[in-house]
Amino acid sequence: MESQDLRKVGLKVTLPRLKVLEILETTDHRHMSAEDVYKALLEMGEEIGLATVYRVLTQFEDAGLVSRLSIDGGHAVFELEDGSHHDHLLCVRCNRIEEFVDDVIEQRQRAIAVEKGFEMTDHSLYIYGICRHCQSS
Amino acid sequence: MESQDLRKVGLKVTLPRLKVLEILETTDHRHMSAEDVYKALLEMGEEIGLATVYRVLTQFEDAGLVSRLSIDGGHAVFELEDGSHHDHLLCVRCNRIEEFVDDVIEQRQRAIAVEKGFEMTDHSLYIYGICRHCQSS
DNA sequence: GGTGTAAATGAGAAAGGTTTTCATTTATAT
DNA sequence: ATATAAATGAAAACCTTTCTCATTTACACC
Ligand SMILES: [Mn+2]
Ligand SMILES: [Mn+2]
Ligand SMILES: [Zn+2]
Ligand SMILES: [Zn+2]
Repeated sequence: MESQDLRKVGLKVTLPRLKVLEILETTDHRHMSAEDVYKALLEMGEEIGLATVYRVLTQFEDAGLVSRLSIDGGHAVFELEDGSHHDHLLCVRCNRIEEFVDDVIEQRQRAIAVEKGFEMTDHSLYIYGICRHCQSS
Repeated sequence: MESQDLRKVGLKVTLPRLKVLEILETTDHRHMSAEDVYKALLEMGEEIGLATVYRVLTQFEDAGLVSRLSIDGGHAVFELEDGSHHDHLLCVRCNRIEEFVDDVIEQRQRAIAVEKGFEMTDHSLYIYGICRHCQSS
């Protein structure tokens, strides 16, 4: 019952919010742009404005339900937050996104912040390349 | 004599190009947005259009004279290319930018790409935090 | 030093993703 | 059922960056 998820984070239960959540939970593209979500809603027969999709995604982000990737010079993509931090590999040919976790990198980042006198609040790491699938074509 | 630098990379020697180069070489803000460069030119008395600044910076980037950072969801910043790769720490309070090099991270990134079957072409890493200066205030 | 031609420039329009505005509709507390 | 604060849709605005196109300029050649 997602209604409770929404109430828990102080958001009223509305159709746009439920539907956006549903899209994110049932898609097989874990990483979606606002436009992707908007189109998926249309295909589902829900006429929800793009501005609302942006608003809802941003609220979900603030609420910690969703996280946002800001990809190099383009549009943002969103994914359901699963509580576990990870970083991303992006295929520059087909835009495929893969995920990884590397504790060595995570630890080095913290060490660098300390060295430089920074109180680290966040980091972003993207590895760009050509995916296996695109190499053979 | 910067004229030679320009000719060397196949660019005609023009006033906008010389002046943009001069700004980048003499500023004490190593990392500047196109707007920053534009304003610096104005203060210098040079009326060079913003579109030209963007064009010139992009050409310099293509020529390898300058590199571009694409910071999280905002405007790009440029810096003179010095031949050595480095990554960045960004202060979320004052926007200060510091640089670092970490061979362990560089190597782990390559290893991850291999593991995932990616032919790595590039990567981007930003550590966000509160700088020393901003912590005490 | 002139001349021709391709390249560069400036001004403004356009692009593309995202946010804001504001009138209308809706959720929810009472 | 009612009141009220919040949410929505549609369109306009925003912001950075790129493009268009008329005009100017750099530079190869005579
Ligand atoms: Mn992810
Ligand atoms: Mn730098
Ligand atoms: Zn691919
Ligand atoms: Zn700071």
